[in-house]
Amino acid sequence: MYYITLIEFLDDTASGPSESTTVDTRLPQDTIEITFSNMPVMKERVRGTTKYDREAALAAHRAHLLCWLAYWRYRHGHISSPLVQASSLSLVPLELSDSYRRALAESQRDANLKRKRAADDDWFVHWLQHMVEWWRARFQHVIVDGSTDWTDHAAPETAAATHGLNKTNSNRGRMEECTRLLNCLQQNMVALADSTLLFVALLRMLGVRTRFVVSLQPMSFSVAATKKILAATEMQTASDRSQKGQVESKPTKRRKTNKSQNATSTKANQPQMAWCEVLHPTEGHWVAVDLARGLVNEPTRMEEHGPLPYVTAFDIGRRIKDVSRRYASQWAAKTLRLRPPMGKAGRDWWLDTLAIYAERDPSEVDVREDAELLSHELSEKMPTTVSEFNNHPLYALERHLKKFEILSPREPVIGHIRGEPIYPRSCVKQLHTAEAWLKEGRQIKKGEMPVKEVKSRAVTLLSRREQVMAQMEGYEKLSGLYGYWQTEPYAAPPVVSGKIPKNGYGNIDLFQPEMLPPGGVHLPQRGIAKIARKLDIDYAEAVTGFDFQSRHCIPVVTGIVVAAENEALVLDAWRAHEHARFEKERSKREKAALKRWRTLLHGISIRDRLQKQYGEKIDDMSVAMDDSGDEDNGSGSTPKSRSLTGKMYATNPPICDNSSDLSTQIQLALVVDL
DNA sequence: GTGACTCATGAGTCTTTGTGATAG
DNA sequence: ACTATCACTTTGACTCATGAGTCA
Repeated sequence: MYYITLIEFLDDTASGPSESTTVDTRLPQDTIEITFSNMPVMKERVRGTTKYDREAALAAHRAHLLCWLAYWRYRHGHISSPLVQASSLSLVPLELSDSYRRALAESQRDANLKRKRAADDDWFVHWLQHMVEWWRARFQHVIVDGSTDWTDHAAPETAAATHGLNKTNSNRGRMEECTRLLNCLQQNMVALADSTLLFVALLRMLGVRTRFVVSLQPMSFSVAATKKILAATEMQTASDRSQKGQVESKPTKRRKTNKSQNATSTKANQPQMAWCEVLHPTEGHWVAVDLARGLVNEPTRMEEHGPLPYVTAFDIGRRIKDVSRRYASQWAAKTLRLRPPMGKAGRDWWLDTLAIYAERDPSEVDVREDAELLSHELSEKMPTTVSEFNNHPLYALERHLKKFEILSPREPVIGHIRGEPIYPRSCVKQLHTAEAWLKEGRQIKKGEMPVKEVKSRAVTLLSRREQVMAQMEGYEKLSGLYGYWQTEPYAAPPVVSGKIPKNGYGNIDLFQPEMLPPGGVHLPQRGIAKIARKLDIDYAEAVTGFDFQSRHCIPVVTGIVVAAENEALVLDAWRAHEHARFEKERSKREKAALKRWRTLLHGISIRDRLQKQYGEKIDDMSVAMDDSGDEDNGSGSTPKSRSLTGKMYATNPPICDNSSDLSTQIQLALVVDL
């Protein structure tokens, strides 16, 4: 025997000249040593994104989003405390609260005058501006935890600990949080989130419907982004660990991060901005109020610090609403793409999640707001790059059309990008082959020609053969595609005097229930075709789909179609046949059971006779036989039982000591078995 | 820094009606 | 003689989305 040792050498350029190195000096004498020089170093193949990676990133994104939602819902809940509301109201200067009441009364008195006023002259916006000025003069917004100048956007778990979310006694935590908010009112410097929450409480006390609005910024659902965050976190953890090990006692300084790390952290953890929305008491629309910058009614400026994919408004009660569209300048082209794509059924997970917090009985204000958000979405400005047009819900470019799509009609052209015409998305139509339409219960109208031809796929042996033949003859086999407007509901030829219309294969297409011919009835029962054949009734096997096996397309047959007048006859015969079949099977089982019991009884009587005749001698013999048998099969059943009754005992061994008891048990067992 | 483009990869979609041997 | 079942070549070619890299 020879031992072969493979010794790898590093690349010459990397590790200098090749040098043999003995791996194990204790190798046997007859060793063959094979040396590879300049062995190419195989580059590790970059692993692509797997389904698991995507699902994990999506789950993390959703979980993170839900954590933020729960966190802000919890904090928003505290401003409904009467103590917090009363304390915040006590701060308002009398002239501000009075001016609101006066202006409101005046505007309600003179509704016509109100309509004539320009937006700049809006009394409510003016009043809000005064309120914001006063508030900003009263409180100074501070940076919390050195994280941002917007709000304390620490991770939910850290923030939860800070605000008492993890208290075992929730009431105690709530009390502490309320006390903390009350303390904020006594101070001049507060965090922006606290300031906004208190401002919301104050306006509500003045009788103005106000929402607390926050831009939730969860981690990205993109796999690449998630991997970057994980890598950055690992690096940070390792760095923290090494620092901790080296200088345990030194006060920690802010770590200097490199450029890439900074970029990652910024992208992964955008600041969570907080502001409020105030309902205009006479106009009925929502006015955005940003305390941080003193902005009133300037929703477009909220996006200046980056896109806002999840702008969530917390209203009185438990109502929560997604109002992102109000603040997105390019909702479909940019902002919406920061959310995971919708499911196959077109369901939006986030909107479904918020549905439980929606107003059950929408008011006029809610209906108006929905209409306004939709109109804002539809009037979105056109994208400026080619890639933004891809899968855009409003616009389309011809280059992004899919194989089974077409532009119809090719007008109107609503613009150009790099010389390419831009069409409304409504011009993009889905196409199918005639067979695919038939599967949906539609047929091509007479005289319609395919609007597009695509290279057909050769799946079955037959189609593959046809494709090869076509290639040899110098042309390509194409499939014609048709649009919905070229189709009509499938009209099956009717059943005439009991004759079922059949296709070229001798059966009937029944991909949809509507494809049933008039005068026909579908009987999906298994084995019913045989009955119809015996009765000499005309029928056709119903093809409900196709199965693909071993490069063959196999039609899936589900029962038959017969004339309606024959339905009862066929069904009665089928029921009679099924009954007879059941009885036959029962009789067969009964016979088999009786046969096995007969064998058992016969065996027992032989055993009894031998016992009486030879006494203990037979026991010794059987024990000896069983011992040898054990080695053969090694099963756990009782050796004595097996030697007498074989298979029967293995499944149902009767326990008995004398023959009279045994016969009683057998009689009982027979009754049960039958 | 941004967008267009190319390439690699993995997941999902589309395809769309046998035949001969053998056992019962 | 007729009927049911099974194995064959134990789908696979293609589209699309996504991410990485390069270039202008």
